[in-house]
Amino acid sequence: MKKEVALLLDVDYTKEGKSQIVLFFKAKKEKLMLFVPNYLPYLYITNDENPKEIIKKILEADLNGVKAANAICVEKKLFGSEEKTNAIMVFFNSTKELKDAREAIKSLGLNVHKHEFDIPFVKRFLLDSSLEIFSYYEIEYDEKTREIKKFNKTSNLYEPFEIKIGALDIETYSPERFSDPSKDPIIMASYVDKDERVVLCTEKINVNYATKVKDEKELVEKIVEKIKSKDLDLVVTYNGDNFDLPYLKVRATKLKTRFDVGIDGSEPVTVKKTRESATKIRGRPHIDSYQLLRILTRLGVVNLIKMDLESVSKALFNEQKEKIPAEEINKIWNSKKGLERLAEYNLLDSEVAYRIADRYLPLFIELGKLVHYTLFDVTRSSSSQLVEALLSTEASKEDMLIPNKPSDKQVRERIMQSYQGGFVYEPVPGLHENIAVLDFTSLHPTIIISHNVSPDSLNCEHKECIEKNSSPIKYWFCTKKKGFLPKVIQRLFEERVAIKKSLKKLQKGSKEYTLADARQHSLKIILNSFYGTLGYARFRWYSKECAAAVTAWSREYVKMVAEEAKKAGFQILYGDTDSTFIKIPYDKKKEEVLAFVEYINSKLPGVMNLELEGFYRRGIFVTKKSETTQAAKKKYALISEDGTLKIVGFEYVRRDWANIAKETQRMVIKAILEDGSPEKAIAIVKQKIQELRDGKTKKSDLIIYSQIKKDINAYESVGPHVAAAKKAIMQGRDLGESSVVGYIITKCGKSISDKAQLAEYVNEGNYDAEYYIKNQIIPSVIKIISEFGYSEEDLVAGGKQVSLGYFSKG
DNA sequence: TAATTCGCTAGACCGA
DNA sequence: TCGGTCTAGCGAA
Repeated sequence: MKKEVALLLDVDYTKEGKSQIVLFFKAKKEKLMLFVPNYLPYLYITNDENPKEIIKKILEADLNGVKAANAICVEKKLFGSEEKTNAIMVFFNSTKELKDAREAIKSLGLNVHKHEFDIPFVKRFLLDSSLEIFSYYEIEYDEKTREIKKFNKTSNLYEPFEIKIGALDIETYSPERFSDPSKDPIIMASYVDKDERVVLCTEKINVNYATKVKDEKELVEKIVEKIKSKDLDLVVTYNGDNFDLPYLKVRATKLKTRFDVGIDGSEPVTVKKTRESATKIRGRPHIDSYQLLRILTRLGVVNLIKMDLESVSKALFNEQKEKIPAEEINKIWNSKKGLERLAEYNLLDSEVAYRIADRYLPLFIELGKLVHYTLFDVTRSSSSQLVEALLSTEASKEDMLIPNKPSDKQVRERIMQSYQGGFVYEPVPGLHENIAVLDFTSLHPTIIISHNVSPDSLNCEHKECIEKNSSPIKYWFCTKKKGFLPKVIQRLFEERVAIKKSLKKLQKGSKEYTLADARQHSLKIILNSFYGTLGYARFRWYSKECAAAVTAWSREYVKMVAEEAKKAGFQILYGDTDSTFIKIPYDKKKEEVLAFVEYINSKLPGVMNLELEGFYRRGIFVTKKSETTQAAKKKYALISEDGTLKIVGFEYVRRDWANIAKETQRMVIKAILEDGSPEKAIAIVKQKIQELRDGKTKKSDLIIYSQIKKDINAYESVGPHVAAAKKAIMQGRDLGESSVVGYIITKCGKSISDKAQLAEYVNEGNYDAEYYIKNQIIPSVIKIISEFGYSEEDLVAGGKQVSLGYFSKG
């Protein structure tokens, strides 16, 4: 028996024969692969009859050719019920047997309900054991059988292990449209870690980081050797899930070698997901930085226009990086000219992938700990999965059965049912001075906590709850017993408040700070996801009533703040969901705003809290495009007291507008908010229009980005981005669903769509100046400028080229 | 088997 | 050629 302290790196299970959980630990000297004895896949069944008899029948039954390994009776609560009932745990020897048998249980005619039959084995184990990845455990195991006997979480009072991370990237030859691993070789590969940067190639390349290898086989083997000799803990790629790793594996087989980078000498395994794949390496979690960014984009942590490494490098690290398209890679490879460029490109790909992982891993590790997922799973999951995972763990702790997923029919019915969202106040158009913005901190979570919004506390039978805790719509929530969701959310909320407090005492950039910040960030992400998932049709704890009650309360509270502000002598300028914009009259001081906030807080229940978001010198709201009086919601610009511009909703923040228009708009807003000078703004616009007319505007300022959101042939209405994509596809480009296209409106064609071309096919200077003036610059500024009585003519006057055109034709 | 609703706008599409 | 309607995408919260 051996005892030591080790860090839990990963969890997996054996796929052959009996399913057994495998724990991958990082110990002081080596990696450990340990088996968990006596833990089998299982599901629950409930019914009203005598459990003993059911157990007997289940154990005797032939379930689709499978015999249950065991069945025992336990006590469990059904969700929403307080009392425990008998539930039968039915064990199977393997996950495959469980899958085969679960359908057959129904056909036994026993009138039973199945529960928790679709929880993946590893996730099941993690929520039962409460193990957390990247936590340290005192473990005890048998060195011969490799079975783990004990694990206890340790206190963190010792030097943590260094986690070894390495990133790799390959370049492939593609004489045809796509690279085909069954025939097209890997021509180059790069590897980057904390202290090494290297490019491997069969050709000699004149850069100090390149190493020549004898052939492709050696190239693959060198990569394997890097990963093994360094004994990497994490392997990072950029889209390695779908490309690099599967490609390497196929090439290795082709070349009669093995890409055996798993700690047990296994090759990566690719599992098909709905749309894409995920590739696993045993014992060395594979981090696909592309997947990290996709999740972070969905969560709104980062805002990326395009997801290719060049755009990402610029957006995240402000570093320009050259893009070498596939055709050019082939050219370079055929001619062997420009290999240095290709090497640098290849190296930077690994480097950017590495840096993305380095920056965001702390957050994903904390998320993984919080919801009891492996790093592999947490870096490939959706917000609803994270919430579900967290609630599943909590349910398990309370001996509560996890609700089943809804059927397709239920999902369809749920989708049909919509509910009312937040309240948006129609702004007062025009320029305003002395503005204060108030908003509710974590509005939705705090409503859930303060009003005990939960499916299991909905419409209880107590009369006084109806009186005391009715939402503005017909639902009410129990005041006597805390609901499941509020209980969980409150715990997370309180932990976050405490961490945020402790953060103030820590040094920014220190290890402790990074860790605590990642923890509070992970809590924030989960907290903000609860409300949305309540209304998500596939959610196990779905409750449209709860979602609708939350928003009903939100409307009530935000309107209450506006009413009270009016009473207190402030003018309401705007408000959206959780915010209220008020104008401070000249006879009022800032302190009065703070006093007002305090007054509101004294009236708010529970943990609900209104805060001052900030004071602003000036702000502008504009009327809607097609209106002269009605103001546009979700669009405004503010300038703070230190001169910082805050531009919200305007074209400036939208990727589907050309830079030239966005930049012009920003300058116009700045001229107006900073200097209060519409004249200056007009001069700027005129200048930009002139540049466009003179053909001086750079290509990069003309690109409009838009996403292809469905099958390219499924469009009923073919807009410019679809038209441009279709043309590019005809020319052999690989553009599928979800790719972002950057296009330019050129001089050639009739309709706008005719004129749209993918930016990379357009020459400098080939643009439709009139389009960019009429459809980009003018619409982006006209509404702002018209607030000061100016019109379109004032923008083009002097710039009107009628006379010039007339004479030149002359 | 990708968290919600609210809101703005462009440009295609279609019929007069 | 026009004006109204609809599809589509993106952003705010």
